[in-house]
Amino acid sequence: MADTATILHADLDSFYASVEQRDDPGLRGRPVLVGAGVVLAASYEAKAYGVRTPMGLTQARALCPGAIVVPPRMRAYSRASKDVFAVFRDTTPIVEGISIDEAFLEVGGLLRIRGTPTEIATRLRADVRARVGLPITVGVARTKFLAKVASRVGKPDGLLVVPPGRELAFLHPLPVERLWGVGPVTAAKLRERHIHTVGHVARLGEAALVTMLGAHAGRHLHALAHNRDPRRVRTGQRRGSIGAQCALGSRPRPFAEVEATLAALVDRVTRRMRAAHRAGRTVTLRLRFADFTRATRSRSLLTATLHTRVVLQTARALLTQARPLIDERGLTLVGVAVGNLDTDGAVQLELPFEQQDDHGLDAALDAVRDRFGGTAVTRAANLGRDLGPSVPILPD
DNA sequence: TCTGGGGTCCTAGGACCC
DNA sequence: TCTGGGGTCCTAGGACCC
Repeated sequence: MADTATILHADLDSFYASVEQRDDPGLRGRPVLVGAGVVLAASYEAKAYGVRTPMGLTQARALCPGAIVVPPRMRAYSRASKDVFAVFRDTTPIVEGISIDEAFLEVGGLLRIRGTPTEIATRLRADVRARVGLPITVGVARTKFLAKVASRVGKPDGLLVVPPGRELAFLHPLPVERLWGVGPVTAAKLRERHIHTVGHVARLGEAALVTMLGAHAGRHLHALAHNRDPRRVRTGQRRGSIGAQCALGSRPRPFAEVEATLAALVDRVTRRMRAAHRAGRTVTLRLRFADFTRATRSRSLLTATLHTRVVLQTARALLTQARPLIDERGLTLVGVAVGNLDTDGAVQLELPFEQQDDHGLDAALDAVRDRFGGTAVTRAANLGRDLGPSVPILPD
């Protein structure tokens, strides 16, 4: 591992609430909740009263009676996110987005052009403030995991650099919940055994953790507790599924109404898929019931699709399959997602060896367009593989 | 305290193939 | 006759993240 901390984790503070305060001066300095049933984001003025996400709005108002509640404006947040990512990419070409409001940036190798990681991080924060008008916290460390921990500890509106010599001293006093991948269930298992800090986890030994949590989670936690995280910052990550869901409330709904909701959700999902030029092969129906249990039903198609009709047919069949469960437990949420995006929906073309060149491939691509009417035929040819070139296509 | 709307990754059994 | 090892894919559930 390099002996310099060059990974930045940049994380916007109370993102949705900050956008609201930016766009409405009347909200600045005041407790703001962005909410739709639950709190999606709370400004730091509201967090001071103990408001957290996701907390019911009723409870949040009780904790913070002076709070101003505003409905979410997803378009404004999406716009602001694009603007912030533009600043990221002006800082370094190696940017890995992880959500609407956070990203990793690799700034090693920029020393001569842009200065030290600390200088770059300082300027990045100033640029985001100047160009987009939002507060952002940056953590700097040698590993992704530690950079993320650092930004969390550095909040709000801060910069926290963890120098290589200070890593374990910084990490070990923190509560186990700070480890990436430790949620309520794992934290409870650890606390049962009186393990409260990252330092405790580090001293535990891998075998004991594996016994406690399973092979993967055990090894993962053990590595993180010693700040071992070999993952590089990767560009060009594409998501693997696109979905939408809708909470129905606790009132029982007629089955026909659920079917209508499902159709609207499928429409939303397939519109987004077409806008993103992504086709998918696996349709998943998500359900949540009155007792808060959940279930999923899924089906994989032979080829990838982005047709509303095909996805809806599949989703309806899955809903019918789950009908007994719905009648028994009472449905409170329905969702649909399409996964396996552009992975196995490829058409395999087997070209004779003597046609495995650019000319032969172009002719084959034309044939695919003629036959399937693809609008976004791309080449992903693996010349030289014995199966021949593989050419993913998106049907109309 | 009674819970939104996105996502990711892992596990595990069964079908199926060589 | 009744059996090995290795692999992929599908489905369902669960934990976790923002």
